[in-house]
Amino acid sequence: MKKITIGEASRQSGVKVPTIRYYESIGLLAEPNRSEGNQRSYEPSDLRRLAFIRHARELGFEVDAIRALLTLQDDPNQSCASADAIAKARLVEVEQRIRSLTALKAELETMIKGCVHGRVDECRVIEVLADHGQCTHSHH
Amino acid sequence: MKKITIGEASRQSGVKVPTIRYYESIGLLAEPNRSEGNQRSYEPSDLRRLAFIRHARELGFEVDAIRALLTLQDDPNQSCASADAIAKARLVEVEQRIRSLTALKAELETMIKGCVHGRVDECRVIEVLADHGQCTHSHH
DNA sequence: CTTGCACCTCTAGCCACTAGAGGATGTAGG
DNA sequence: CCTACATCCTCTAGTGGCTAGAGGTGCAAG
Repeated sequence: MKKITIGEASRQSGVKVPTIRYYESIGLLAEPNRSEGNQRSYEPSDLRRLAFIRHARELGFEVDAIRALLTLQDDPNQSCASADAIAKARLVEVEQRIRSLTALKAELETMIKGCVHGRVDECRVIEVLADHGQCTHSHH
Repeated sequence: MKKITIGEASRQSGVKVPTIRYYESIGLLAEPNRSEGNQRSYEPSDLRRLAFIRHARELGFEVDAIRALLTLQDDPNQSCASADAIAKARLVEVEQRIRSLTALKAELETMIKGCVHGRVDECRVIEVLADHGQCTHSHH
């Protein structure tokens, strides 16, 4: 029965200590037992949950989506259709984001290519920013 | 001498009214003259500045970067090397973001493809989220 | 002259944390 | 046993870039 402190949990899960406390405060993570001196003491299951949360956050899921996914995970008899829907919605967001960033990249490249390091009043960067009409792509 | 109200400025620039007031409060936009009844009255140059800010925000520049760009714009004799540097830094960010989103997209697609709408305890989505080791791409 | 919209200021809220103050606890060495 | 020091505790406030709402004033049309 080794006790897992919050620092240890942080090291093992890759979630920062204040962030773990934050997740507890918003109810993503259950309140753990406390030591005699009032210090949090975690179980291995908490570490798995933290790893799950961290991974989902890295994949860009919002806290509310993660909350839904965790609820599903807690009841393995449920159909996973909701999990599937959440992931699909996220995929759509990501695809949209990639499209607009790609257009943006082209825009920035045009801007930078046009810049010949002259004075500001003939700077392509400033000029393009000042006038959306000069954009070659219509996206944003 | 037609007076440009904040609502008119908003319509013409595409920046929302409270956002215009916000930009004034953080010093991105100069305090405009006021009418007798204490209402803001803008000049055409303010509209251009607002359009510039809006466009830059759409291109994902942070307010601090925009502040720097605006300072440059205000002094057209300066070299535009700084503007160029700001745009290049932004380009690097955007490229990085596209790379990681693309990897993420692949991850989500794998997750979703594996999901056969069974019960949660055999759900690929939940499973992959619970175990980073199952990720096929190393990025996040 | 009244209706109703647009304007004003101010405060608080959003998300997901992060930073810092000020104090208690736990542990390793002497 | 004492001390030093890391780690822990709670609490409040701050981040960025707005957005929402309360409670009040200005202004133009009918």
